[in-house]
Amino acid sequence: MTTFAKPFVVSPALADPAERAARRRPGPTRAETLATGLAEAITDGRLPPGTTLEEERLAAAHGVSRTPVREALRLLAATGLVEQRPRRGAVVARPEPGRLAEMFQAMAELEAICASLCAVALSRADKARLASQHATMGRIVEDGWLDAYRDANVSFHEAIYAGCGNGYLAEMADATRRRLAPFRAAQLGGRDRLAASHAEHGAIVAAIQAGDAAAAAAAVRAHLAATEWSWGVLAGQPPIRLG
Amino acid sequence: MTTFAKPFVVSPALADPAERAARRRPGPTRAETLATGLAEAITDGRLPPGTTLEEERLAAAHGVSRTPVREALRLLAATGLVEQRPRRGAVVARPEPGRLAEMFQAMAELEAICASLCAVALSRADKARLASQHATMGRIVEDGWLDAYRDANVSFHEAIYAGCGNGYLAEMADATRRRLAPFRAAQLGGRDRLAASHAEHGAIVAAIQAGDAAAAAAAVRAHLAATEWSWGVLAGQPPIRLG
DNA sequence: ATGCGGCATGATGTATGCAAGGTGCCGACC
DNA sequence: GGTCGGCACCTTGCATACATCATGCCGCAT
Repeated sequence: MTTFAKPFVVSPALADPAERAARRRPGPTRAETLATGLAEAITDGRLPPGTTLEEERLAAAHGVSRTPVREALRLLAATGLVEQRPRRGAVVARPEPGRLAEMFQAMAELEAICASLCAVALSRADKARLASQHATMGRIVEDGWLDAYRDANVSFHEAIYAGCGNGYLAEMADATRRRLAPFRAAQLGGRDRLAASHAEHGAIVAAIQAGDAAAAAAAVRAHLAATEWSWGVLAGQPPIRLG
Repeated sequence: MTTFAKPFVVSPALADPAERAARRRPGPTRAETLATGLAEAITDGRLPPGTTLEEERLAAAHGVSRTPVREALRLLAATGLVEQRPRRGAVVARPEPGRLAEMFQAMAELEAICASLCAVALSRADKARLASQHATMGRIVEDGWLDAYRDANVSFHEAIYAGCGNGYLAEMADATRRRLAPFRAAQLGGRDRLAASHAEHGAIVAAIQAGDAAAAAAAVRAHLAATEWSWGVLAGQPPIRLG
């Protein structure tokens, strides 16, 4: 767990102006706007898993035609946040329990890799930044401020993703976390769990600061194994209609 | 590298008839057919990276209207195989070299995890099956049959993905491999590389059969580190028009 | 009463038309 | 001669209309 395929650079970066221009991204289309909005609504819990997403209704609600709605749904379907059954419409994804378990395990492994890479790749300054972020969360725990901790928690984990120095890996981890978000909304329930979570974060940070990749991976697995129990109860809820 | 978040089951599987019916997937739509066809063409190398994909041309070529073409392109864009620039059309994805390196590293790590899981999760019978698959490839190497080895190689790696017992992880690994396929088309060039590849596979199989997760992961990383040099040459090729 | 088959309904899948934005070319100006 | 500005063409984005299929109800036969 200490050696990785090195992230070397293969050929000179394509930096000529034509290439730059060709990669420029003009303003987002309605479909993309819709997709990001719906994605947020799903991860936030405003659109619970199982909610049916009727094209016409969504189109009317957002003042557009069905075409961009369809494209947004396609986009989200490919992301995994919604499930499209041909000719039977789309619903907010509600993976079977077994698949949820797989996703959770995958997230743990992805995050373990990211933490390992952080341990060996992060600069001293960045490690210090991570530690200070962790310290801030400690103060939030002392205040018992649940909502703030939830947000800070996401930031903390995203910092680990981003810090691994591999954007592709970070995106996969982040996507997985987002797909699991609807099923974790009710967690971090008790104050003791809050403190425990923070302590586990501490172990991760310590391992990263020490540059110990294996310990970082183990700490991440322990952390996620400790939280996994809490989302199972939501797995079997019935479909809910979009009002 | 020896403990994992366990893939336990959270609640009884949703097996009631209504649920089953609701998850049934009727026949594929034109958009999906197109998407799979284009995806194959891209990974096969028939549509090289940088190829511009004009909607109307594709529509005419496949005898459909622009609408399903657009949806197929959206689907592929979310998969990462094509890149969509709003109002500027779609092209077959041509990641920058740095991103290719990231993807390759990510694939190595994903595959390392899969191999580790194989080592601890695969049944004795399945391990034997994997070994026999490997033995078959040995015969192909002796014959120097390049094309057959290429196909068998894909099957071998997919067997490792599938064998890890985590479908989600397997899908991510497979998707990453497919996205990298266009940039690896010209590899496995020499006969010596063929034999070396087979030997590296042997190390992986041996570690899996021994149940040694750490060794399996290391063997996978070594294998992929040995092949990575060969695809860089394709990274900087210019855009190609679809004829 | 129960099961089955046909039909109405309403959704999605597809095609087409229109409008807006981008690209490339050409000419004028410096 | 080089560069900037305007224009025409082409492609994409979006809206609308039609075709197709899943679903649920209702009536009929058993």
